[in-house]
This record gives sequence, C-alpha cells and structure tokens, in this order.
Amino acid sequence: MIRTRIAPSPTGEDVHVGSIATALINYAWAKKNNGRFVIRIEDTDRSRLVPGAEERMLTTLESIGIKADESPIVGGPYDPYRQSERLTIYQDYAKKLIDSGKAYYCICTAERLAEMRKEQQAKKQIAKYDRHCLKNSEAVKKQIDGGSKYVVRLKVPDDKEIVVEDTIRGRITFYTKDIDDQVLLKSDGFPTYHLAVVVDDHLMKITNVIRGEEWLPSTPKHIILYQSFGWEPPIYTHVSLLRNPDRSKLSKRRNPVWASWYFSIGILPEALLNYLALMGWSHPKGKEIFSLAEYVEVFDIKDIQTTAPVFDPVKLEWMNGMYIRQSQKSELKSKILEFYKDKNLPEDLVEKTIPLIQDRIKKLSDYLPLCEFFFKRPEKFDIDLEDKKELINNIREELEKINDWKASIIGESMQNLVKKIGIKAGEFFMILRVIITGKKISPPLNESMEILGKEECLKRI
RNA sequence: GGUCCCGUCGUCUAGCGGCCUAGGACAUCUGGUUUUCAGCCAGAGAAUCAGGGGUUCGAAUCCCCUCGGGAUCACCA
Repeated sequence: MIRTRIAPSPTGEDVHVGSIATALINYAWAKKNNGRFVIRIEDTDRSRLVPGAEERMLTTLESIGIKADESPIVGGPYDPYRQSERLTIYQDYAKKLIDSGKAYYCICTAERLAEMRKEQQAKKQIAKYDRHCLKNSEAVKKQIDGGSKYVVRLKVPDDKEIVVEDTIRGRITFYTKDIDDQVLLKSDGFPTYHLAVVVDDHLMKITNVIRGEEWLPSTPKHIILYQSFGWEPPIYTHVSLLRNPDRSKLSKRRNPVWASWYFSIGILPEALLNYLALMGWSHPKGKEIFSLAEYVEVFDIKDIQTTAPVFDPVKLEWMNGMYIRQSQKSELKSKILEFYKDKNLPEDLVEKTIPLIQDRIKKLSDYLPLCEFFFKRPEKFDIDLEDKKELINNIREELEKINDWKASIIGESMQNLVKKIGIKAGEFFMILRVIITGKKISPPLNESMEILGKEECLKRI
C-alpha cells in the first residue's frame, strides 16, 4: 500500500503555499493508489517554534480539503505523530548506530567547529567535520561519563557512491567524500531532521517521500542512514520549488506566502488548490479548472515537471474569478457574509446584490468596495455635483412619478428624460450613477436603484 | 567556491524523433455587445524551443560543451 506524508514544521504563521503544493501531490498520489496520507509534525527545533502554528497549519489543511488519514489530530496506528513526543525513539536508534559503529559521539564545542571551518575555508577545502572525536574516542567516552554534553554524528563511509533514484529526475549520483558527518542527535537530546525523518518514515512505513527540491542535496545522507540501519529506503520524488518573479525561491520577503493571507483577501480555497495543482503539472486534457476529486482522478506523479515555476498572483485571481462566477448564488452569498462577518451585513440585502456583482468581482474582498453604497449613503462623490442642481431636480420629478419601482421601468423613465432634455445618454447616466453610488464604477444602475428602493433613491437625489 | 538540479511566448504550460509554418491558458492590445465597470464573443501581437557543436534522411525532442538561473553545504527544517 502506498503511504505518503507531509512533515511541516510549526515555525511560521500558517501553512506556506509551497507546502500546500507539495501536500496536494502527496495527498493525490496516496488517494489515487488507495493508499494513506499522513501528516507528521516536525517540531524538533525548539528555538524556532512558533506558538499556535501547529494548530493553525492543521486546521488550514483540513479546512481546504487536504484531509489526513493519520495525523496528531486524528491519530493512527503509528502514534504519536509529533516528533517532540518521540524523543526516546530517536535516542534508542542513535544508540543502535553507535553500538554498530555507524555513528559516534562528538563533544566538540561550537567554537572549535567554527575555528575548524574557518581554516578549511582559508585553505579552500570542503567544510567537513575533521573526525577529531572519532579519533579520540577513548578520551571522549571518559568526558561524557564525567557529564560532558555530546552530540551523535553519522559516520559517513569513505569513498562510496550514493545513488538517488528520483521518480521524476532519474538517477542522481553523489560521492561520500563530499558528505559531512552529519549530526544526528543534538546536545539537547533532540534529533536533527535527518535522523528523525529517516526513523519516522521507516517506522511509519512511508513508501513514497515526495518533498521539495531543497532536500535533494541531503538525500544521500538519508540513504546512508537507511543503509546503516539495514532498512529499505523509500521511493523519492523531489518536486521543484515555487519561485518569486526573480526566480529565487518563494519567500515572505518578496511575496505573501501564508495560505491565510490569500484567504484574507478573499481567495477561495478551491481556487488556490486548483492554481497550485497547475504549478509543475498540467491536466492531460489541458483543462485549467477542475476539482480536487478530478485532480486525484487524473493525476500521475510521472507527469510532474522538474522546472521551477514562478508563482503568479494575477493568474490566481483570474482563476478565483472563475470559481466565483461558477458558484451557486446562495453559496456566494454565504461566502460573502462569512468574509465580512465583522461588518454584520444584512443578509437579505446582500442576497439581492449577488446577481449584480457575481461577474464583477474576482475575489471576495472586491465586494464591499463595489457595493458599499447599498449599505451606507455615499459621502464622497467621484464628480462634482454642485452645478447639476437643475438636472437633479428633473430626475427627482421624473422618478417621483413612478409607482411600480422596477429596474426596467426606472430605465425607461430615465431614457425618456434623456430624450426630453437632449443630454448625452452616457453623460446623464454617469451623473445619476454618481448621485446614487458616489462612484463612477458601480453595478448596473437601474437594478441597483430597484434594490435600494424608491424612497432611499429619492433621498439620495 | 564545492556538490546537485533546471533552461519552450512576459508568466503557467503542451510537446517524449517526422502530425510543429511550435498548440493552449493568464497577461497585453484591437474590435463587438453596452448606461459605467466587469463578463461574454471575435481577433492580433508575443518563443531563431538559452547558445554552439554533433547523431539522424529528419531534433524543441537523443549526446557533448558553453552560458544562464536555482537549491544546498548548521547541534534549522
């Protein structure tokens, strides 16, 4: 059975859109193969831990439809799914490695390591641990027995080829001479990512590791670890990183990266997912708009592109507009009410405006700037109305005659007025539009006036 | 700098040796619909397939080199 996982770290505000892209692939591949999709929290770096981040990430993922079969919330057969709760497991496995001579203790201080690296750099050598503690293992042992703090390092074999078989990139060869003796267990007793990821993926029976390209350089270390334990490595797939327009990796410095930011401007989760699915992959039939279920249906991991895509917010907005236009009216109403829940907009009024704006907004946050005049009389006007008093009087007189306050009748009446006074239609309606809405750009005028009602319109005039 | 990955319109991509005078989508521009703005419809421009060598009857597609971009080299993940 295929088992995939994502392993986010709770070190940010929310889920990174790049993580969602990777999660989507992991999720789709598991579901496609009737497998299981796992979420494991990698919280071994206590210094970068952000309070509340874990919960926010998990709820976001859940709410946008990427549901885990096993996670810290729903549990599962390989509990716990939070690395900070698995400490003794890692410590035991580190001990096994020491006992079999595949790893060793190291008590070098940060100062000594910094010094060493400086020298290596000066001599233009590769920065690698010099195995000082491996060579003096007797003395090191004594110091540790005496209470000295230590780390555990992987003993990388000499002069070996390590081959990574990647499903989309093919065979990649690394050489152990280029690989450092990686720290596996930190002096605080926590594992590093490298130990934890290998132990957990093995114990949790993960069959496919699908992760960001940034992990490719450390994959040989993980393979050495699998070999050291005598375990079978998983199948690797390294997907390309989302990029900023300048092609550097997508970062919060240059672009919004948190899912919650996109939702806060009224991007729909379905649209974000759909857009992200198209980063490095395309629908076999060239379709651009499709559901998560359809994505799972047609997805194949072999079709993932290795070129790194630039994240384009403009196309995301276009896609979001498509989703808004395709929404049921009642659904769109609920979304708008939810989006503006702190404004307490009257539901019946919002409902009436939906048909007027569904084609006109691309994201939920476009709604209020366009429709505010329905809820509040305009205070500012896009054009100066001071010298239009006579025209305004004509309009009022004409509108007062209308008994059946319907858009079509209002329109007819205004058209007649235009003919009567011989003004340009465009100019006339622009003035009326500004009187009613305050703005030169608005939803259709007659319909808007119908919704506002005769009394309110006359007051504004 | 070492190691590794990548290179088709501005952007996302199709392409898997002949169907390619390189297709689609976003964006841009033009026209139509129109009481603004959208939407919708029609159309245009935009890629010497990074460059150079091969292989082949034939290359965007295979090989080599160069150039360009990126990732990574921590007791972070």
